[in-house]
Amino acid sequence: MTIKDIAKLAGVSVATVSRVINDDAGVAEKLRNRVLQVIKETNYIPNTVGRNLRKSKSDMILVMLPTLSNPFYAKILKGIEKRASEHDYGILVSVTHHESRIEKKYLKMLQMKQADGVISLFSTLIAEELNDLAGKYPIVQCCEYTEGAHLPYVMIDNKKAAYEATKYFISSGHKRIGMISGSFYESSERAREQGYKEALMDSGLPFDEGYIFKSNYKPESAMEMCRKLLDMPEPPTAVLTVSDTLAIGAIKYLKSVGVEVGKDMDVIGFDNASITRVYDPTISTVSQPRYDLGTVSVDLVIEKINNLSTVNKGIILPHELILRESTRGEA
Amino acid sequence: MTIKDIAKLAGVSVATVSRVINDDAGVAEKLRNRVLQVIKETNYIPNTVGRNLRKSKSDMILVMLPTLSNPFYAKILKGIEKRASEHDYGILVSVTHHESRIEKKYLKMLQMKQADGVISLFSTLIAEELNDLAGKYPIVQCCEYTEGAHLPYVMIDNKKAAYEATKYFISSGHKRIGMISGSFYESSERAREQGYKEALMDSGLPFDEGYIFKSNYKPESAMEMCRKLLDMPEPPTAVLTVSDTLAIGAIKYLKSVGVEVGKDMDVIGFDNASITRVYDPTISTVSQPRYDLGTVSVDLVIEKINNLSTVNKGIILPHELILRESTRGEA
DNA sequence: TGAATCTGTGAAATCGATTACAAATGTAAA
DNA sequence: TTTACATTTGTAATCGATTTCACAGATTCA
Repeated sequence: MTIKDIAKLAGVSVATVSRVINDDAGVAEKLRNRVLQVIKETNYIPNTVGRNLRKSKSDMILVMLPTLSNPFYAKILKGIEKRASEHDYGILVSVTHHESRIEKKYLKMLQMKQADGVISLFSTLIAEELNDLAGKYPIVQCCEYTEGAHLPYVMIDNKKAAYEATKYFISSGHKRIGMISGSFYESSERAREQGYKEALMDSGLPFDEGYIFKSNYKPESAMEMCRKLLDMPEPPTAVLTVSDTLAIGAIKYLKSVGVEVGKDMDVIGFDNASITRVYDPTISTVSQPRYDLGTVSVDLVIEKINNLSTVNKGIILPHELILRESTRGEA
Repeated sequence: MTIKDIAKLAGVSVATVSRVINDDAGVAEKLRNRVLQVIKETNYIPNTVGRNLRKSKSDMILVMLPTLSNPFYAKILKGIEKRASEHDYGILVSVTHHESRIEKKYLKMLQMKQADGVISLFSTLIAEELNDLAGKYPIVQCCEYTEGAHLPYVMIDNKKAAYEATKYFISSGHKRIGMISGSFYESSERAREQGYKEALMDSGLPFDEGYIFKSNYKPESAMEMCRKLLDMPEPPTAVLTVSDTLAIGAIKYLKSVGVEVGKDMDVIGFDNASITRVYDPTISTVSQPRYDLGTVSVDLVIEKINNLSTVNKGIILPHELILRESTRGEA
């Protein structure tokens, strides 16, 4: 069933059918109704591929996730979908597994006009590659930012968030604070390490690089790093981790060696994963406004779709430090 | 940069360029090289939309997930991607949020030839709708099966898995066993409830519908259900849950009222989520062969893509009961 | 009434590829 | 040197839509 068939059945030209489909003004009421009638009877749906080819547009936004194992992205996606559908855009999801080869493959969809824009939750590309692409296509970054890339982005102030978390540790009496970071999500990890560092220094506490351990994002790895922290000559009494999964690993280890979390040792994670509310102890964490991160990303990418040369906005959304059992509270 | 430009630059016809691109035999070595040279110099990539329109094929498989909040699907997707790329198929992911309106929207991609086949991790459609679609397009189900639908599927034997878990409880001395199920994933939930029931009956223990509680999949809801179980006149001494998240909720509640899990009360979950290895206590669970579920799904859908009228295979993969601290062990 | 303007419609070009078919060339056999 | 046949190549149709442009008929204005 193609537009030709409809035209034939309705006794009009394909142009008229197309006009009816696209709500073009200037089709006589009588003909319009006849066509609509035929469309209804035949359950005709215009072919997307044909349309996209002709229009060089797909009304689709591609969302690029680094992984599917992190439920963190679920709510962001909901925000994205909501706002996108308000603007009559559809969503497709692709998963890069942190591989630039895969990321590049999906980005070709832009060139092919299979997607009008991209929301990237994490990019493996270098700034130069991103800048090249962003000059030609609408790409925005969400949650992570690539240093030196000039694209719109939306995220929280990671440095400030880590600063506040660290300050909180300090205000409740901690003098030695460790950090479990990573080396996957460059931009946020660096910013959080920086916030941690500045909080220590602003409080007149010594900053020692050796108190930062890099893990992969597996809890087992955090357990290992936590062991190393405890094995130091002067072990810390509090640990900031760049993700809740890492916080869980750290806590797991601490419990296994009889250290009471929230008393002997405090832990703060990142992202407010749902498990933080049910782990034992419940876990203090920095919450990101996930839904809003999603909706704002869409606003940004649509702005770029409509006019590629608009200035690249960088938007910072507010975070929140949520305190639970894994921190002891003010001293 | 289109095929026409390449043809012009190489001084040949578009047909020849197309032949070179598609590795057709019967292009003289000299011309072929000339064309390849131009293609390399210009970084030309054939336009997917044009090609898809002409070929009525996309070499894409659509993976439909019910949600992004369950990391369970991550490894399945990896299996899917691996096997698909071996067969030169690409993958697109869509998220239905358990809404049939959204699911139907994405299924239109089949009609539009934007995807050659679908792997559905969970369908909200009724058997009749699925049968209609499956008559026209390659659709396979993975992990969940819709009763009455005649499509290929791959999953574990959910009934048997629950049967074995329940039998394990019984063999370690439990006489009253509760279950926390749900009402989202009809087919697996029903099968697991049935397995639970049969295990009780085969062991001469009374089966009481009242020992099965339906939760949504939030841990908080499992806490509530667990409270109800404990409040029963004759509370169970073991609980089987249809997901690890629910197991966590149950355990959380048990700990909060001072019941020692793995001693006073045993718990088994489903899916072997990574958190089960780090929760306190670690959680016994039924593991599904996620990677293989993915690869086999692809095999099935490609078989259907190549020949829609092949018989609909149903494939059962082996599961495994993994015992950890949340179960006390043999009596 | 005739010219000017508006409306509504359809024919045909177009998007970027593939492919059926025809035509041109080359090669081998008679 | 033909003829027959295989090998290469190109022309044009095609996939399913949108859109430009021309034209016919209706309407307005002088």
